[in-house]
Amino acid sequence: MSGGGSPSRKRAARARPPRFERQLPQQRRQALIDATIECLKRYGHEGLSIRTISAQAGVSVGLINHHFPNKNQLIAAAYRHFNSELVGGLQAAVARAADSPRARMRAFLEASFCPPNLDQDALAVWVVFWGLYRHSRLIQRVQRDTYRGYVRLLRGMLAERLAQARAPHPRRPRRRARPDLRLAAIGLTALLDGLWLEWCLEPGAFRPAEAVALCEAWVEDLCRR
Amino acid sequence: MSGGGSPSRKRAARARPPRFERQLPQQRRQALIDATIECLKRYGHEGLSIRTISAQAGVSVGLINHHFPNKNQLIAAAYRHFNSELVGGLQAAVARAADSPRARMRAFLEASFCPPNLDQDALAVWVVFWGLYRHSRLIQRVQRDTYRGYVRLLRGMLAERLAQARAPHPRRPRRRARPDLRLAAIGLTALLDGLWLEWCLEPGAFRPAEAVALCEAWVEDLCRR
DNA sequence: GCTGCTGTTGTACGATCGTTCAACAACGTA
DNA sequence: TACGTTGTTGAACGATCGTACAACAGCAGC
Repeated sequence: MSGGGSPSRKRAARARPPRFERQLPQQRRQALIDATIECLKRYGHEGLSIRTISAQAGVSVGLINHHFPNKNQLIAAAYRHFNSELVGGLQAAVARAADSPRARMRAFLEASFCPPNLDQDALAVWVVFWGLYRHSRLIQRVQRDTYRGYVRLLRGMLAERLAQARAPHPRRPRRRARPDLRLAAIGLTALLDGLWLEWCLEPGAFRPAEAVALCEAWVEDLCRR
Repeated sequence: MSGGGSPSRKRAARARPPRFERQLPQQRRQALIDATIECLKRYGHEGLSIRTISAQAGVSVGLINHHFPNKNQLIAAAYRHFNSELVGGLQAAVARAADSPRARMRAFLEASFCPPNLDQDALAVWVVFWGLYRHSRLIQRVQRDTYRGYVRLLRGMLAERLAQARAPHPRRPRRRARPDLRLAAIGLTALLDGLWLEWCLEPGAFRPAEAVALCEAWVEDLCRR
């Protein structure tokens, strides 16, 4: 059976393509994170299994536990990446905009209601993460770490927008106390998130531009008070 | 071993309490639905297992499949019940309120931002259901069936509220087109849902009364336009 | 070409999942 | 009191889950 064919077998063995490709841990970790998010988009919560994710990444089942101590750590890392992608994208959009507070706010809103952020898949991913939030300390920690950047960005824009609205008439006495910036930021965040959610559950109900208009009208009303 | 003790054993058997209590299918179904929601509140998505739910309901594992064809049908029934509880509670709160549109709207908002609706647990339940939405036709059908009642209630109140706001000056020409009722309802719904969500993720960030105030201010601004 | 390290594979394990089903038993009925 | 209906039980099944681990193999360094 194992006769004298060994030279030819060695040649064949030398000619065959490598069965896998070694990668740096950092690259492989990122690929696994990307696969996790892709599985969430495709299959929802049921996509969060080691076998589904590893198949999506094109690796074997054992590799995940080589790069991550357990599944929850991978999910938390994916959540961290997903959060930072959102915040980073919004920050970049604001940085590209003109220097007026109104233009910056508009750029922020339009980026919020455009792909990839407004993607139905992406919002489904958020919902799954939120569903994990209450029972996973890892997710809670990621939320705490990354949410600050988002709040700071939104709140900063809102502050300069409100300041500009009162600037043209510095002598005119204010008829009311200045709007509570904290509450204003909370309200705008809620309006944004709520419109996200609504559009995800029923994408035909309204167009993205209408969502932007609603948010801008809200800010306008806030300035007018 | 199995000697002559059978009379006493029969007496003991007659004295023992019944091992279970038969119930009407309708009652048992409701108990299983309640147990499902309770498990969702306690354990999140992981609480959605046959064994967890049956233990919560105090029945055996096999009973669920006697009253429901499969797990998804039970979950869909729980979602339907959860939806109708919310809509019914809000409708009742509105019905109890004074007859002025403003009072009715206020009652609606206060009921929305009070227990049991604003409960952290309840909002966590919603998030899990939303996570199932995209990949379950049953959940989608329930959403479609029950959401209409909610939209109709909110939209009706908004309509009468806007009509009242313009009523005191019937002769005064409108300076702008009447606000788009469809968009107004979308915006108010988004603000409501977003504040729900925000309060759930960070209950210390603001008080429920502030959420009511934000929504009322939004409606006020809408009337003033 | 050989060696060493380490990224990678894939089987195996125990736990848990949803579902089935034969047997049991509570309780209305005659 | 005996019977029949049917709500209820709980063991069992196959599938799939997350994880562990020994063996393999790609690739850099000598």
